[in-house]
Amino acid sequence: MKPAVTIRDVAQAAGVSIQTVSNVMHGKPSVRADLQSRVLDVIEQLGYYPSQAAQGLRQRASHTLGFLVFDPSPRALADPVHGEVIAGMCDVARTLGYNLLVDTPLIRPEAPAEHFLRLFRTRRVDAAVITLSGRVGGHEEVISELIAAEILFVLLEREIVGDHVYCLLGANYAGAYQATQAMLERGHTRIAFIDSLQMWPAVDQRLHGYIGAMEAHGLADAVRVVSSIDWSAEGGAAAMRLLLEDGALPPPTAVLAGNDLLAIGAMHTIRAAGLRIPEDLAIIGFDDFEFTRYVEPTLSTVRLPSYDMGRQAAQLLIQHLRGEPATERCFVLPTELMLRRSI
Amino acid sequence: MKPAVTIRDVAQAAGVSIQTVSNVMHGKPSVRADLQSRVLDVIEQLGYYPSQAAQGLRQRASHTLGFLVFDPSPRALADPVHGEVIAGMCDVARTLGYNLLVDTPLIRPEAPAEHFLRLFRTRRVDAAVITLSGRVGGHEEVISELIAAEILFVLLEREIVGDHVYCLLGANYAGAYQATQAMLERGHTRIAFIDSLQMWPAVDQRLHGYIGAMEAHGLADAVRVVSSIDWSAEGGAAAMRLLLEDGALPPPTAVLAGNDLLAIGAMHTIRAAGLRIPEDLAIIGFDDFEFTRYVEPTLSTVRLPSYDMGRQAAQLLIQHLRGEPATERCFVLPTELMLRRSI
DNA sequence: TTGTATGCGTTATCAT
DNA sequence: ATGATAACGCATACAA
Repeated sequence: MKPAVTIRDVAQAAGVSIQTVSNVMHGKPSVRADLQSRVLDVIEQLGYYPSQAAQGLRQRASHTLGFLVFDPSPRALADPVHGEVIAGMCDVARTLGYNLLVDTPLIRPEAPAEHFLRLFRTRRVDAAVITLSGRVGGHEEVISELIAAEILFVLLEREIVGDHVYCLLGANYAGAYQATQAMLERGHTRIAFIDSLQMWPAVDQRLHGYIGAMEAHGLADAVRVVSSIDWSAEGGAAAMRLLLEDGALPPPTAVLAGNDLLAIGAMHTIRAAGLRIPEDLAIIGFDDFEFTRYVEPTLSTVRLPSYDMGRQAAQLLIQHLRGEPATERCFVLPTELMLRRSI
Repeated sequence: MKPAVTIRDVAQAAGVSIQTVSNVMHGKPSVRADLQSRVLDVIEQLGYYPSQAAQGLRQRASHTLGFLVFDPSPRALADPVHGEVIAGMCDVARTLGYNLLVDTPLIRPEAPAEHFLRLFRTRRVDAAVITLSGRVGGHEEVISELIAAEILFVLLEREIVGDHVYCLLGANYAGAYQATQAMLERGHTRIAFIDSLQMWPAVDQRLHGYIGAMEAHGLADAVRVVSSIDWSAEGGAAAMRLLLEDGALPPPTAVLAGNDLLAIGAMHTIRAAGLRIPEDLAIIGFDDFEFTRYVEPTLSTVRLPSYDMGRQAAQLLIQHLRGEPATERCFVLPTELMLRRSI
């Protein structure tokens, strides 16, 4: 790579002092008009771009936002939800003069937050969006260590309080409530919920949203929950089998699944049992995975506002960095019930 | 955020010079053992992490890799293919001491490479992986400007030669060839290819792989290509309709689609026409989108090694930066034929 | 072996 | 209004 053009080169070529170039770059009004245009010309001609490394060193800010996802699975960043968050963050970060650093820190039991802190310390990341998925230990330790380090961050899908901490949640409760209500309105009363043995806070909210809607319609006794062993389609298929083959209870006429993968597995079981969707058994998923639009019948689902989360998270952080912290610390973003043909 | 611990703080607390701390950090052998351990203790205790901003300023290297995707669609980074590349890059970058910056530069006709260069100039990104998707003008200009700027980068899915340029391609030709051959081996002779009016180099290779396989089996005359208006499922459905309702020719017994979205649309048309998959009409897609595993029947497809591409790209760049440039400049990574039930 | 001085590119604080 | 100088945190060449 060619040696970079420095502010000194510009000053020399324009025959002015370094300071004057700096003033021009920052649009200071105290620059003579003729010098101003001369400097501007040289900048254009030489292709001068100020080094953010040097700027950051000076003003103790890297103008970099981090997106840190802890997920034990190897290709976590390829998860579509994370992709949308990244896209959202990237969009607003760029328009506000920030850049986006992504990483997947490890969590070692001896020093849970070490990798997170390293990014803040060595890379001088100004703030970060953090998402902790999976049901592995150490999450709480990481969070408290980060808070203790007085680091500015947004935590996704997990409630938390702290001085430099925001949290952004999808309306998991409301979304599940709304989905359940849509089923109730269609006359269903035997509505089941499929979740997983590996729960995390967001899913717990979904479960309670379902229960809340059932109770609100006087169907507290009809609440029926079955847990898949994991978050796979196979797990959903097995859970659905349990619901259909339960000797004691009649099968449900509608099912809300903890996520779309569970739902798609359940759909296979339903079809394999010779039942029609949605006539015999209606189903709604969660997350709005891409495939929901392409399966047969298309799967209704509750869409999480991941892209908007990314946008709002970045906005919150940058505004805070600029000295305008939001008054609220915790935001719940609305979900969207995507009604397709499975209900 | 708390004020960062500097090398000076460590030196002071340990009662040694700054230089000694630096030597300890870099594992220089010329440090007295007792000082070494004392410094190490203080570093641990104070939680000292060297600032990469300062290091980079000094040694003219940011230890940062960029992933720059130009894509006119708004949420390009959420594309699963890009997600996999990011995941791959991130994995090897971290193990080699680098970090990953992602961005979606704009291409303005007046200054096509401006946003790309800005990242190299202001952020001092050491090298980047670049992918130019969509069929919008300006790609060639961007590439030649980047080459002229003597920037180190890997271009994905596009052939190119240049001094500081690598390119990584999926084996699009071979993949299509192999998929077509799989159909030929099953006795099909009337095999059609669905592509799109918006072509790009990688898809052109797929088309030629199909044609190559047909010719190799003496079926050059049976080559039949129909173009969708875009890369959507709807476009694929319309293209398939054209194939089925063509008065002059009998419908194909097998179809290779330019990507999975086209394939899924075609599948809808096939089913709507009362034909069975794969008995009446076999189909293979391209890209291995997640939904291919969940549609009915599951869709066979040609999987691109996106994750491996990300890994190898990062490795190539970092090795080059370390003064060990690879002898090859262009690499073709093998695709994988995912045989499922649609064939 | 250890400490001192200088420079990386920039901005802020002073004088002019 | 403009120009010189110091400082940001670190590494390197040098001197001790």
